[in-house]
Amino acid sequence: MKLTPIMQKYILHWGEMGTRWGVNRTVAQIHALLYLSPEPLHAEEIAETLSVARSNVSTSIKELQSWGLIRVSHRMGDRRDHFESLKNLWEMFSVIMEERKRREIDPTLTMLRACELEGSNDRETPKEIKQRISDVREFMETISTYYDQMRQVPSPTLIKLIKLGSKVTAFLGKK
Amino acid sequence: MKLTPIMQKYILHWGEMGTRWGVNRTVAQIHALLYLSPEPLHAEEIAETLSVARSNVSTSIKELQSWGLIRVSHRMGDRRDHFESLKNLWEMFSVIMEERKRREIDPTLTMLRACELEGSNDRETPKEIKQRISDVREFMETISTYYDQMRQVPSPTLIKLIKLGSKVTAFLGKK
DNA sequence: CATTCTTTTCAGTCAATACTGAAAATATTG
DNA sequence: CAATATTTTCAGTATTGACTGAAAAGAATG
Repeated sequence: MKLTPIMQKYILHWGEMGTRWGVNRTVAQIHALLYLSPEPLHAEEIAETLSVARSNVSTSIKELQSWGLIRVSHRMGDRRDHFESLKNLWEMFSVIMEERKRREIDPTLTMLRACELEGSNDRETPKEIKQRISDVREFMETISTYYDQMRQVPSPTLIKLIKLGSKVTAFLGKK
Repeated sequence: MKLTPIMQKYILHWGEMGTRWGVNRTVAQIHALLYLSPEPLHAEEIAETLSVARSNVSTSIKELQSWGLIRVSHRMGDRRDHFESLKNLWEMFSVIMEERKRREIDPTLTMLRACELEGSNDRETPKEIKQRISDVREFMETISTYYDQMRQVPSPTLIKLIKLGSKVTAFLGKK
């Protein structure tokens, strides 16, 4: 696929940001490319367009699929897998939130619960410190619910609610 | 500072997760240590407790300060800087949200606006693709407002609102 | 079932980033 | 201002993770 300068700029930037968002450059670039592309692309074409190894595309595609951000599709008379990105941005956001929670929050909650459990028959650790750990556990559980809610509530509605909420609390006097 | 097994577990895990959250291991470990510690610690003590180089602590401390997550304090008759972490988790969350926005969202918005601008006198890029870029720009602006709101609304209130919101929309019939 | 097409795997290389230790800079004390 | 304490910088090294190319595995075709 031929990239115009604007498309290049978009894709390269997405790649750079990807590293900050916790995915590697190629994965983010492929995602950007598929998001922009009007038609599904096959791996070979992706590799050529982005000048990366075919094998690298294969791995990155797997990664994007594990996030649920891209889908396979096929064309008549063409055996190759073609890939297309979700195009709905709210859906994309929801998928990413869920996955981030699963990768970033859930394992920590598990660890925190384990710490609390061990804490019950440990005389070494000061109560104060155990309390801090419990605070974090409680906090992360709340955040976790939060993530779920953000995905479930139809999102434009959610935005309105939040804006409304901030007005309400402003009115009631900031606390 | 002597670490009990529970504290070790907590700190080591935090360090591992840090890498997923976009900060390096040492930075995350120091933050965890300071969060747990009942008193402010000086750099030397941090280095010993975590078995890392003194210089590494220096760099990491700077990083944590740039996030606004730790503060310097002093003790009578001790020239060394001591450091303590924010202890209020909502405040910590708010600080992190703001910084993430600044680092992850703002630069992308700048790039997207630049793409739109260039797009206005570019006949090469199909309209459809330009539209996609504009969609992302609009979306990220919304998300950005969203971040701001989340920080401004007193957070326990926010949670209630969101939970309430999801009930309301459920009642009105999911859309 | 041999051939061709396509995808995946993997050992080795490369690049980015974290970390160390020593030296330099800065600050405090008498 | 010399001596000491403390922090920062930085060149070099180590570690981690990304990427490549070649080979293997898997699928479809005639």
